[in-house]
Amino acid sequence: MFKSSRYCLNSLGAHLIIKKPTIDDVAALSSVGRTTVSRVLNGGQNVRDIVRERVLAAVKTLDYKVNLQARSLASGSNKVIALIYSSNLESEPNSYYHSGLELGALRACTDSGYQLQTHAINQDSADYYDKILRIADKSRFDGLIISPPFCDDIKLLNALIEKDCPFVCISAGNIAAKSAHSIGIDEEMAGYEIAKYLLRLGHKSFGYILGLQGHISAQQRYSGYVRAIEEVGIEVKDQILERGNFTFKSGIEIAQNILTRPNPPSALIFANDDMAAGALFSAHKLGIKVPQDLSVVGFDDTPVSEIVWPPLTTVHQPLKAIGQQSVQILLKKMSGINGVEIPLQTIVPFRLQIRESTSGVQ
Amino acid sequence: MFKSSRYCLNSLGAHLIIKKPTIDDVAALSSVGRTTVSRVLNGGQNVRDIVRERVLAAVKTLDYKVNLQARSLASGSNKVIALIYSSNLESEPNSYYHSGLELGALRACTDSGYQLQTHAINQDSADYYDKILRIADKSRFDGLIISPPFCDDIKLLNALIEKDCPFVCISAGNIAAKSAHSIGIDEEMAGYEIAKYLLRLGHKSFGYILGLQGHISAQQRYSGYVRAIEEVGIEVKDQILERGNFTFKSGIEIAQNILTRPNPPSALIFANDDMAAGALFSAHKLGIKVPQDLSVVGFDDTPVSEIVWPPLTTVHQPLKAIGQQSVQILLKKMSGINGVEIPLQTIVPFRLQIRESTSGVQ
DNA sequence: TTGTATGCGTTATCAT
DNA sequence: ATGATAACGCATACAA
Repeated sequence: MFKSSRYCLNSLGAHLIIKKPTIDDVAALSSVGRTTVSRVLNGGQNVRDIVRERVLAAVKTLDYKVNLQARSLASGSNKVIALIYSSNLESEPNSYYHSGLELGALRACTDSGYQLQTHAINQDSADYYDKILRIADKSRFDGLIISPPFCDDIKLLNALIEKDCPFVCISAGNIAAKSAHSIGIDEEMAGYEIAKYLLRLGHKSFGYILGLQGHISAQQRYSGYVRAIEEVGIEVKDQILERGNFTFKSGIEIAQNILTRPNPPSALIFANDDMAAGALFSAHKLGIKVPQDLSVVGFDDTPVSEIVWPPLTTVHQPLKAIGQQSVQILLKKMSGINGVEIPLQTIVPFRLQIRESTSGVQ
Repeated sequence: MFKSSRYCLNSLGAHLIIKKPTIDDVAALSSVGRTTVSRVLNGGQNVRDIVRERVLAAVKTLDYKVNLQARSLASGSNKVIALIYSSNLESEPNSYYHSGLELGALRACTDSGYQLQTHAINQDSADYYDKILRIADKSRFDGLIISPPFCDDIKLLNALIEKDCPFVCISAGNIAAKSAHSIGIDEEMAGYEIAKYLLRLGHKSFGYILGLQGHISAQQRYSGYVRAIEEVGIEVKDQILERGNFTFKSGIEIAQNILTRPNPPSALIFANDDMAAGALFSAHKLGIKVPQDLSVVGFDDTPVSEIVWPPLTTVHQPLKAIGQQSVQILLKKMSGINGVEIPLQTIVPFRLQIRESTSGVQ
């Protein structure tokens, strides 16, 4: 850390030292033992009020601040939780998605006196597994929050478990959710609901655009969609199915491709908002009117869905709340001697957010 | 930190210990002194190759990882730099702006073996000054990167200087830039250029929408605009001037207000892309065609400007490069005994990014 | 209620 | 080239 010039008093009296004051300085100034100062600063039990006030006064006049490094070294706890999210450093994929999560987690951390540490990992890099484990080893934190697609890497999860590293998954897929604590919406149901909505509007031909492989939760949305259309007797194999990478750009390209085919579908369902925004873009380029000629829906309800024209119909996912609750679960998990009481899965409600990118088929 | 079960060898032979291996374990296993292990792990000077290999082998078999807490406690350096940015926790204002900065800074940190620590501070909160100073005191980092509007708080900057906390400002305003290291584009010139461009297209009536107060660099863009239009004899006082808060929503409201007045201007200039995107939204709602009936320009060239329809003409600011260079400057500043050689201001080039939201006036 | 002594894991100093 | 030993700043048994 940077050296801070500060005037300290040592036991011999006023003295100039170019250092931050330590707990011993406070102890000396308030004429108590080091332990008492520590007591006052932490729990605060078993200290006479007079003494406490003296210590607090010394803290104030010296402008003393605990050295967190030293504290964690001595106590074995750091008061920091880490959040791992995917990013490829070249683009800002899903920037708003992560912002929501991070903001929520940050708030919960602040409330509990924890720091939040974020790590962006390139999901395309072959060694992301090693990178994450290295972070778990080197960067000292008390608990870990893992978002897709890393939370679906069972091998990674098991390695973390073996290390006794407490973690919680955000939107873990059905496999990971069986063995790890996770929080998220009912993805399958969300996919089902949005398809149902489109069906109610009279749509019969669909294009479904998946996200990056490995994002199991996104895959489950697709399962829900399949269930819904099969329910009304529509053949899944007759519908268009493509895979994007969650970026706006991939949405543009895929939509362009689909919409220039002979008999394009009347509704396009995207695994996230960014790709759906890309479809809107392509529709504009091609002179296709949304929602008159084409209905488009996204997923997540990130700010993007309100920024585009027309505003996007999507599935609202309470990202901030998810981020917030994820640290609460983590904290509980870390403190709990008997981790039995915490449910493995926490399901938060989603909501169909109907805007102007969808309408009945002509 | 979480406790990691691990098998360690102590000097008496194979032994089961529920702890991470320490430097002493490595020393014991490789039959050298603790200091030698430290040497190998760090600089690596003055160690025989045979010994070095033995140590490295021990490190590998024990899966030893340095305890960063202990290292920084002993060395006084943490190898982490912090980035402070504004956020109000309720919305995701300028999310892409910060992502760009963060991604660039992260890359530079990674390259230099540093960690990046980010702190979101609510710029609306009255005590953000105290909050930042508290972060500087408690959270141990070696250097600080400050983005607007905090980098324009001279009082804050001075407090940091007094603490001997090395920092560098992103897009500092002209006042702060005089006394602190900063990096950014020539804001005044950028404002001048975009106004010039609009002028060349034949526009004669403008609406300029400022950002949040306190963002001096954004204010300088306005000065550039003023210079440009005065140059051709257009009266500034006849032009519309409003103030937004950088959010999409404020852009919607302000544009709605301006565009429903009797004689709306033919061109709208916004202090950032998000607000300009809001104007596009309002124009759609009002049935005003962009760019045929109205030209709209933004600032920054964040991904938002490509997502909206029509794509936004804006001023490209190399945010990632700025983030990257900011840590390089900081690192240089921290290492340099004689900080004389680093220029106080680093100006990076901007670029007019012409897209489809602007055209000649009818 | 308060203080003493020891340990946390590493780097730095100074011998050898 | 290598190794004792002393910090680093704090928490925590344990003693008083």
